[in-house]
Amino acid sequence: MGDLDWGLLSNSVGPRVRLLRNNLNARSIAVSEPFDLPTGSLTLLSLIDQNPGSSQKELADKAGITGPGLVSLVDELERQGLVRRDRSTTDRRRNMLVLTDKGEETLAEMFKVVSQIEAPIREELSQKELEQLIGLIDRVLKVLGEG
Amino acid sequence: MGDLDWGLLSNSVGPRVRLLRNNLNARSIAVSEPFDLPTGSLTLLSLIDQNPGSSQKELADKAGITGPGLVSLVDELERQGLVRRDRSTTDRRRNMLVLTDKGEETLAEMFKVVSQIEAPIREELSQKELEQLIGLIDRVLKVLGEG
DNA sequence: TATTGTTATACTCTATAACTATA
DNA sequence: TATAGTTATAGAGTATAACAATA
Repeated sequence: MGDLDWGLLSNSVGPRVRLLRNNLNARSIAVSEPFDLPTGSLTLLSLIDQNPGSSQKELADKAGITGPGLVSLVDELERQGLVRRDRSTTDRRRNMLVLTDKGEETLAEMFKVVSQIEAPIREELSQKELEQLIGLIDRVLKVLGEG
Repeated sequence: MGDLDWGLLSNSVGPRVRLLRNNLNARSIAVSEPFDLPTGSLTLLSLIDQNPGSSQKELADKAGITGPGLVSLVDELERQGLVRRDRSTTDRRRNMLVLTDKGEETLAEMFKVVSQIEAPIREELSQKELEQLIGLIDRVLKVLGEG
Protein backbone atom coordinates (compact mmCIF):
# COMPACT_ATOMS: atom_id res chain seq x y z
CA MET A 1 0.00 0.00 0.00
CA GLY A 2 2.67 2.47 1.00
CA ASP A 3 5.15 1.27 -1.60
CA LEU A 4 3.72 3.27 -4.46
CA ASP A 5 4.82 6.81 -5.24
CA TRP A 6 2.60 9.83 -5.92
CA GLY A 7 4.68 10.81 -8.95
CA LEU A 8 3.98 14.32 -10.24
CA LEU A 9 1.64 14.89 -7.30
CA SER A 10 4.30 14.27 -4.63
CA ASN A 11 3.94 17.83 -3.45
CA SER A 12 0.16 18.04 -3.79
CA VAL A 13 -2.26 18.02 -0.91
CA GLY A 14 -5.26 16.99 -3.04
CA PRO A 15 -4.86 13.20 -3.11
CA ARG A 16 -3.89 13.09 0.55
CA VAL A 17 -6.92 15.10 1.57
CA ARG A 18 -9.12 12.57 -0.19
CA LEU A 19 -7.56 9.69 1.76
CA LEU A 20 -7.83 11.63 4.99
CA ARG A 21 -11.42 12.59 4.40
CA ASN A 22 -12.41 9.00 3.53
CA ASN A 23 -10.88 7.69 6.73
CA LEU A 24 -12.22 10.43 8.97
CA ASN A 25 -15.65 10.10 7.41
CA ALA A 26 -15.76 6.40 8.24
CA ARG A 27 -14.84 7.26 11.82
CA SER A 28 -17.45 10.00 11.89
CA ILE A 29 -20.09 7.48 10.88
CA ALA A 30 -18.94 5.21 13.66
CA VAL A 31 -19.42 8.06 16.12
CA SER A 32 -22.84 9.13 14.85
CA GLU A 33 -24.37 5.69 14.36
CA PRO A 34 -24.90 4.80 18.06
CA PHE A 35 -26.77 8.08 18.44
CA ASP A 36 -28.85 7.39 15.34
CA LEU A 37 -27.71 10.69 13.88
CA PRO A 38 -26.36 11.55 10.42
CA THR A 39 -22.75 12.55 9.74
CA GLY A 40 -22.03 16.16 10.55
CA SER A 41 -24.28 16.21 13.61
CA LEU A 42 -21.40 16.59 16.02
CA THR A 43 -19.94 19.48 14.05
CA LEU A 44 -23.28 21.23 13.90
CA LEU A 45 -24.10 20.68 17.58
CA SER A 46 -20.69 22.04 18.51
CA LEU A 47 -21.15 25.11 16.32
CA ILE A 48 -24.60 25.87 17.70
CA ASP A 49 -23.36 25.36 21.24
CA GLN A 50 -20.55 27.85 20.76
CA ASN A 51 -22.60 30.30 18.66
CA PRO A 52 -26.18 30.13 19.92
CA GLY A 53 -28.72 32.08 17.90
CA SER A 54 -26.80 31.72 14.63
CA SER A 55 -28.81 31.58 11.44
CA GLN A 56 -28.89 28.45 9.33
CA LYS A 57 -27.01 30.24 6.58
CA GLU A 58 -24.15 31.19 8.89
CA LEU A 59 -23.91 27.64 10.17
CA ALA A 60 -24.04 26.12 6.71
CA ASP A 61 -21.20 28.34 5.48
CA LYS A 62 -19.01 27.58 8.47
CA ALA A 63 -19.64 23.84 8.37
CA GLY A 64 -19.19 23.53 4.62
CA ILE A 65 -22.70 22.21 4.11
CA THR A 66 -25.19 23.43 1.52
CA GLY A 67 -28.46 25.07 2.54
CA PRO A 68 -30.64 22.06 1.77
CA GLY A 69 -28.12 19.77 3.43
CA LEU A 70 -28.29 21.79 6.61
CA VAL A 71 -32.09 21.85 6.57
CA SER A 72 -32.30 18.06 6.66
CA LEU A 73 -29.64 17.91 9.38
CA VAL A 74 -31.52 20.40 11.54
CA ASP A 75 -34.79 18.58 10.81
CA GLU A 76 -33.33 15.42 12.28
CA LEU A 77 -31.73 17.15 15.27
CA GLU A 78 -34.99 18.94 15.98
CA ARG A 79 -36.98 15.72 15.61
CA GLN A 80 -34.84 14.18 18.32
CA GLY A 81 -35.26 17.25 20.52
CA LEU A 82 -31.60 18.29 20.45
CA VAL A 83 -32.08 21.65 18.73
CA ARG A 84 -34.73 24.37 18.64
CA ARG A 85 -35.54 26.75 15.76
CA ASP A 86 -36.51 30.14 17.23
CA ARG A 87 -37.83 32.67 14.72
CA SER A 88 -35.89 35.91 14.98
CA THR A 89 -38.13 38.78 16.08
CA THR A 90 -36.02 41.41 14.33
CA ASP A 91 -35.75 39.53 11.01
CA ARG A 92 -38.54 37.03 10.68
CA ARG A 93 -36.80 35.22 7.81
CA ARG A 94 -34.09 33.92 10.09
CA ASN A 95 -34.08 30.96 12.42
CA MET A 96 -32.00 31.41 15.54
CA LEU A 97 -30.77 27.93 16.43
CA VAL A 98 -30.17 26.91 20.03
CA LEU A 99 -29.32 23.64 21.78
CA THR A 100 -31.81 22.10 24.17
CA ASP A 101 -30.62 20.57 27.43
CA LYS A 102 -30.75 17.18 25.76
CA GLY A 103 -28.71 18.63 22.90
CA GLU A 104 -26.03 19.73 25.33
CA GLU A 105 -25.91 16.27 26.87
CA THR A 106 -25.68 14.55 23.50
CA LEU A 107 -22.93 16.92 22.38
CA ALA A 108 -20.88 16.07 25.45
CA GLU A 109 -21.36 12.33 24.93
CA MET A 110 -20.50 12.47 21.24
CA PHE A 111 -17.40 14.50 22.00
CA LYS A 112 -16.19 11.80 24.37
CA VAL A 113 -16.60 9.16 21.67
CA VAL A 114 -14.90 11.19 18.97
CA SER A 115 -12.01 11.91 21.32
CA GLN A 116 -11.44 8.21 21.76
CA ILE A 117 -11.60 7.62 18.02
CA GLU A 118 -9.17 10.43 17.28
CA ALA A 119 -6.79 9.30 20.01
CA PRO A 120 -4.31 7.71 17.56
CA ILE A 121 -3.80 11.10 15.92
CA ARG A 122 -3.09 12.80 19.23
CA GLU A 123 -0.68 10.03 20.15
CA GLU A 124 1.23 10.36 16.89
CA LEU A 125 1.38 14.16 16.89
CA SER A 126 2.55 16.36 19.74
CA GLN A 127 0.20 19.12 20.85
CA LYS A 128 2.45 21.59 19.07
CA GLU A 129 2.42 19.61 15.84
CA LEU A 130 -1.36 19.28 15.95
CA GLU A 131 -1.68 23.04 16.33
CA GLN A 132 0.77 23.46 13.46
CA LEU A 133 -1.29 21.17 11.25
CA ILE A 134 -4.54 22.97 12.07
CA GLY A 135 -2.90 26.36 11.62
CA LEU A 136 -1.61 25.42 8.17
CA ILE A 137 -4.97 24.01 7.10
CA ASP A 138 -6.74 27.14 8.31
CA ARG A 139 -4.41 29.33 6.27
CA VAL A 140 -5.08 27.22 3.18
CA LEU A 141 -8.82 27.39 3.80
CA LYS A 142 -8.64 31.15 4.16
CA VAL A 143 -6.81 31.66 0.89
CA LEU A 144 -9.28 29.32 -0.82
CA GLY A 145 -12.12 31.50 0.45
CA GLU A 146 -13.44 28.96 2.95
CA GLY A 147 -12.10 30.66 6.04
CA MET B 1 -18.40 33.29 7.54
CA GLY B 2 -15.22 33.29 9.55
CA ASP B 3 -16.83 34.88 12.59
CA LEU B 4 -18.19 31.64 14.01
CA ASP B 5 -16.19 29.46 16.37
CA TRP B 6 -15.68 25.70 16.16
CA GLY B 7 -16.44 25.29 19.86
CA LEU B 8 -15.52 21.89 21.29
CA LEU B 9 -13.96 20.96 17.94
CA SER B 10 -11.48 23.84 17.90
CA ASN B 11 -8.61 21.37 18.01
CA SER B 12 -10.14 18.83 15.63
CA VAL B 13 -9.03 18.27 12.08
CA GLY B 14 -12.27 16.56 11.00
CA PRO B 15 -14.47 19.56 10.16
CA ARG B 16 -11.60 21.38 8.47
CA VAL B 17 -10.80 18.39 6.31
CA ARG B 18 -14.39 18.36 5.09
CA LEU B 19 -14.16 22.03 4.06
CA LEU B 20 -10.81 21.44 2.42
CA ARG B 21 -12.00 18.38 0.59
CA ASN B 22 -15.14 20.14 -0.68
CA ASN B 23 -13.13 23.01 -2.05
CA LEU B 24 -10.39 20.90 -3.61
CA ASN B 25 -12.97 18.58 -5.11
CA ALA B 26 -14.67 21.50 -6.85
CA ARG B 27 -11.29 22.52 -8.24
CA SER B 28 -10.55 18.96 -9.28
CA ILE B 29 -13.78 18.90 -11.26
CA ALA B 30 -12.78 22.16 -12.92
CA VAL B 31 -9.49 20.54 -13.95
CA SER B 32 -10.99 17.29 -15.24
CA GLU B 33 -13.98 18.75 -17.07
CA PRO B 34 -12.14 20.25 -20.07
CA PHE B 35 -10.57 16.83 -20.63
CA ASP B 36 -13.94 15.13 -20.33
CA LEU B 37 -12.56 12.93 -17.57
CA PRO B 38 -13.98 12.04 -14.15
CA THR B 39 -12.53 13.27 -10.86
CA GLY B 40 -9.49 11.30 -9.75
CA SER B 41 -8.16 10.85 -13.27
CA LEU B 42 -5.12 13.04 -12.67
CA THR B 43 -4.23 11.18 -9.48
CA LEU B 44 -4.54 7.84 -11.22
CA LEU B 45 -2.58 8.88 -14.29
CA SER B 46 0.17 10.23 -12.07
CA LEU B 47 0.30 7.01 -10.04
CA ILE B 48 0.45 4.80 -13.12
CA ASP B 49 3.09 7.01 -14.67
CA GLN B 50 5.31 6.73 -11.62
CA ASN B 51 4.54 3.04 -10.96
CA PRO B 52 3.98 1.39 -14.34
CA GLY B 53 2.78 -2.20 -14.24
CA SER B 54 0.97 -1.77 -10.92
CA SER B 55 -2.11 -3.89 -10.32
CA GLN B 56 -5.51 -2.26 -9.98
CA LYS B 57 -5.67 -3.29 -6.35
CA GLU B 58 -2.39 -1.58 -5.52
CA LEU B 59 -3.53 1.58 -7.27
CA ALA B 60 -6.94 1.55 -5.61
CA ASP B 61 -5.40 1.26 -2.15
CA LYS B 62 -2.93 4.07 -2.73
CA ALA B 63 -5.49 6.40 -4.26
CA GLY B 64 -8.15 5.74 -1.65
CA ILE B 65 -10.63 4.46 -4.21
CA THR B 66 -12.68 1.27 -3.93
CA GLY B 67 -12.18 -1.60 -6.37
CA PRO B 68 -15.36 -0.93 -8.35
CA GLY B 69 -14.61 2.79 -8.34
CA LEU B 70 -11.23 2.17 -9.88
CA VAL B 71 -12.66 -0.16 -12.51
CA SER B 72 -14.94 2.53 -13.90
CA LEU B 73 -12.13 5.07 -13.81
CA VAL B 74 -9.80 2.77 -15.74
CA ASP B 75 -12.64 1.93 -18.14
CA GLU B 76 -12.95 5.58 -19.04
CA LEU B 77 -9.21 6.18 -19.28
CA GLU B 78 -8.85 3.12 -21.49
CA ARG B 79 -11.79 4.17 -23.65
CA GLN B 80 -10.02 7.44 -24.34
CA GLY B 81 -6.77 5.63 -25.11
CA LEU B 82 -4.81 7.02 -22.16
CA VAL B 83 -4.20 3.73 -20.34
CA ARG B 84 -3.63 0.10 -21.32
CA ARG B 85 -4.51 -3.01 -19.30
CA ASP B 86 -1.82 -5.65 -19.92
CA ARG B 87 -2.59 -9.07 -18.48
CA SER B 88 0.26 -10.23 -16.28
CA THR B 89 1.91 -13.37 -17.69
CA THR B 90 3.04 -14.62 -14.29
CA ASP B 91 -0.34 -14.09 -12.58
CA ARG B 92 -3.11 -13.97 -15.10
CA ARG B 93 -5.56 -12.51 -12.59
CA ARG B 94 -3.70 -9.21 -12.47
CA ASN B 95 -3.80 -6.28 -14.86
CA MET B 96 -0.54 -4.41 -15.25
CA LEU B 97 -1.54 -0.82 -16.03
CA VAL B 98 0.61 1.40 -18.22
CA LEU B 99 0.20 4.85 -19.76
CA THR B 100 0.03 5.23 -23.51
CA ASP B 101 1.87 8.09 -25.22
CA LYS B 102 -1.39 9.99 -25.30
CA GLY B 103 -1.78 9.27 -21.59
CA GLU B 104 1.61 10.82 -20.89
CA GLU B 105 0.65 13.92 -22.86
CA THR B 106 -2.68 14.28 -21.09
CA LEU B 107 -1.02 13.86 -17.70
CA ALA B 108 1.40 16.67 -18.48
CA GLU B 109 -1.40 18.95 -19.65
CA MET B 110 -3.60 18.24 -16.64
CA PHE B 111 -0.68 18.84 -14.32
CA LYS B 112 -0.17 22.28 -15.82
CA VAL B 113 -3.82 23.13 -15.21
CA VAL B 114 -3.87 21.84 -11.65
CA SER B 115 -0.70 23.78 -10.88
CA GLN B 116 -2.41 26.98 -11.92
CA ILE B 117 -5.45 26.18 -9.83
CA GLU B 118 -3.37 25.31 -6.77
CA ALA B 119 -1.25 28.43 -7.19
CA PRO B 120 -3.01 30.33 -4.38
CA ILE B 121 -1.92 27.63 -1.93
CA ARG B 122 1.71 27.84 -2.99
CA GLU B 123 1.58 31.61 -2.75
CA GLU B 124 0.18 31.52 0.78
CA LEU B 125 2.53 28.81 2.08
CA SER B 126 6.29 28.79 1.76
CA GLN B 127 7.88 25.69 0.26
CA LYS B 128 8.97 24.67 3.73
CA GLU B 129 5.48 25.10 5.16
CA LEU B 130 3.95 23.11 2.33
CA GLU B 131 6.37 20.27 3.03
CA GLN B 132 5.52 20.55 6.71
CA LEU B 133 1.79 20.30 5.95
CA ILE B 134 2.25 17.28 3.69
CA GLY B 135 4.58 15.63 6.20
CA LEU B 136 2.08 16.03 9.02
CA ILE B 137 -0.79 14.72 6.89
CA ASP B 138 1.29 11.72 5.85
CA ARG B 139 2.03 10.88 9.48
CA VAL B 140 -1.66 11.09 10.31
CA LEU B 141 -2.52 8.88 7.35
CA LYS B 142 0.07 6.34 8.40
CA VAL B 143 -1.24 6.06 11.94
CA LEU B 144 -4.78 5.74 10.57
CA GLY B 145 -3.64 2.84 8.43
CA GLU B 146 -3.90 4.68 5.12
CA GLY B 147 -0.19 5.26 4.61
C1' DT C 1 -34.94 43.40 -5.84
C1' DA C 2 -32.36 40.50 -2.52
C1' DT C 3 -32.17 37.11 1.20
C1' DT C 4 -33.58 33.07 4.43
C1' DG C 5 -35.34 28.94 4.63
C1' DT C 6 -37.58 25.19 2.22
C1' DT C 7 -38.76 21.58 -1.25
C1' DA C 8 -37.77 18.73 -5.07
C1' DT C 9 -34.45 16.65 -7.85
C1' DA C 10 -30.36 14.75 -9.78
C1' DC C 11 -25.69 13.51 -9.79
C1' DT C 12 -21.35 12.02 -7.87
C1' DC C 13 -18.83 9.32 -4.63
C1' DT C 14 -18.40 5.59 -1.90
C1' DA C 15 -19.65 0.97 -0.02
C1' DT C 16 -21.15 -3.86 -0.33
C1' DA C 17 -22.33 -8.24 -2.14
C1' DA C 18 -21.99 -11.59 -5.59
C1' DC C 19 -19.90 -13.39 -9.67
C1' DT C 20 -15.58 -15.04 -12.87
C1' DA C 21 -11.21 -16.49 -13.58
C1' DT C 22 -7.23 -17.53 -11.91
C1' DA C 23 -4.07 -19.08 -8.23
C1' DT D 1 -9.55 -21.67 -0.11
C1' DA D 2 -8.04 -17.11 -1.34
C1' DT D 3 -7.21 -13.23 -4.49
C1' DA D 4 -7.83 -9.80 -8.75
C1' DG D 5 -10.98 -7.94 -11.40
C1' DT D 6 -15.74 -7.22 -12.65
C1' DT D 7 -20.78 -6.30 -12.33
C1' DA D 8 -24.83 -4.64 -10.14
C1' DT D 9 -26.89 -2.09 -6.68
C1' DA D 10 -27.70 0.86 -2.93
C1' DG D 11 -26.73 4.65 -0.09
C1' DA D 12 -24.79 9.00 1.56
C1' DG D 13 -23.10 13.62 0.25
C1' DT D 14 -23.38 17.31 -2.46
C1' DA D 15 -25.24 20.58 -5.91
C1' DT D 16 -28.83 23.25 -8.37
C1' DA D 17 -33.19 25.24 -9.40
C1' DA D 18 -37.50 26.92 -8.00
C1' DC D 19 -40.59 28.51 -4.51
C1' DA D 20 -42.63 31.11 -0.21
C1' DA D 21 -42.02 34.45 3.22
C1' DT D 22 -39.80 38.44 4.56
C1' DA D 23 -36.81 42.37 4.11
